[in-house]
Amino acid sequence: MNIGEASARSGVSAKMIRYYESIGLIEAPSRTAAQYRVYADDDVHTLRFVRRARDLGFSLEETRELLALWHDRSRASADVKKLAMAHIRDLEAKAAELQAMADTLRHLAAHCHGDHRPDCPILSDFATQPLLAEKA
Amino acid sequence: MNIGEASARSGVSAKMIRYYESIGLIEAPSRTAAQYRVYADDDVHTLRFVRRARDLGFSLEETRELLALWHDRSRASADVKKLAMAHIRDLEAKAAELQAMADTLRHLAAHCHGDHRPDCPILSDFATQPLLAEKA
DNA sequence: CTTGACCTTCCCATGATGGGAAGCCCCATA
DNA sequence: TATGGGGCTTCCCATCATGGGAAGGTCAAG
Repeated sequence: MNIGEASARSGVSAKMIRYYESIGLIEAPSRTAAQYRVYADDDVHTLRFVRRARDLGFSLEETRELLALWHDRSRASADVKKLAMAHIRDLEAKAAELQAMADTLRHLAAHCHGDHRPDCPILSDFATQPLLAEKA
Repeated sequence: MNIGEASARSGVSAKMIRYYESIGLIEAPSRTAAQYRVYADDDVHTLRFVRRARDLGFSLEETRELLALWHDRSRASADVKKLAMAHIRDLEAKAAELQAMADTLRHLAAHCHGDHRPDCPILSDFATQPLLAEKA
């Protein structure tokens, strides 16, 4: 099948399929005489794997590791779980960070009348708050 | 004061201060004969405002709007609150999305033995799950 | 006067993705 | 058989916010 069909079947855009190939995330498929890429069902399988990993927030480099683990039948499930757990911690840390920002803003907004008057503690806070701790 | 001191006092890197100037987020300061940028206390005040907005997850374009609101003494606090509330919704939606990813992974990981054996439902799921709904 | 810290501009890189141009290929229909 | 339209190819550019680093000018202390 051509790249268009592989894209439709895997949910990965043709643009991204070519990109993943260019960075060596997936293997280069064979080509027709006219240089058209030709994919097999197995390739769609792999693309879906990548798509799923991306949907779950893994970076392309992490996805690369997952693919390697997937192809390595001798690796222990502990290796996979370790990577997954580390990623879960990352995701939850980021979620908590966003929620903390929202909480801070919500707190400020609670003290803003939100009427026709110009006074608003949200902006005054922005202008005067001491710096937050530097990000690591 | 020079850009280095303005940077130290505001918590915004010199690199970013120049960038913010280049995109018109902040005004171009006056210069010495040697083309060194010269900042006043008020500029540091503005930079801190920007820093705080960024820390709270506002994009540079949103920060631009906030700066305009800050400088506009005739605007109603409702305008500010409206922007803030919209941003809070964005932040909470993103936080929830990340948490949902983490939950999904945690669920998968719970069924992975995590021992020396190779079987791991995490990766098998990746390879076989139907596509998630397309993102908006 | 030298040295070192600071400033200037300019270009490049990141991560993941999309947009679009120019040009070739393939198939169906008139 | 010719033509048209859609799909394929490569290549370059844009996004968002930030940092790295080179090459060169400047300033202040010793």
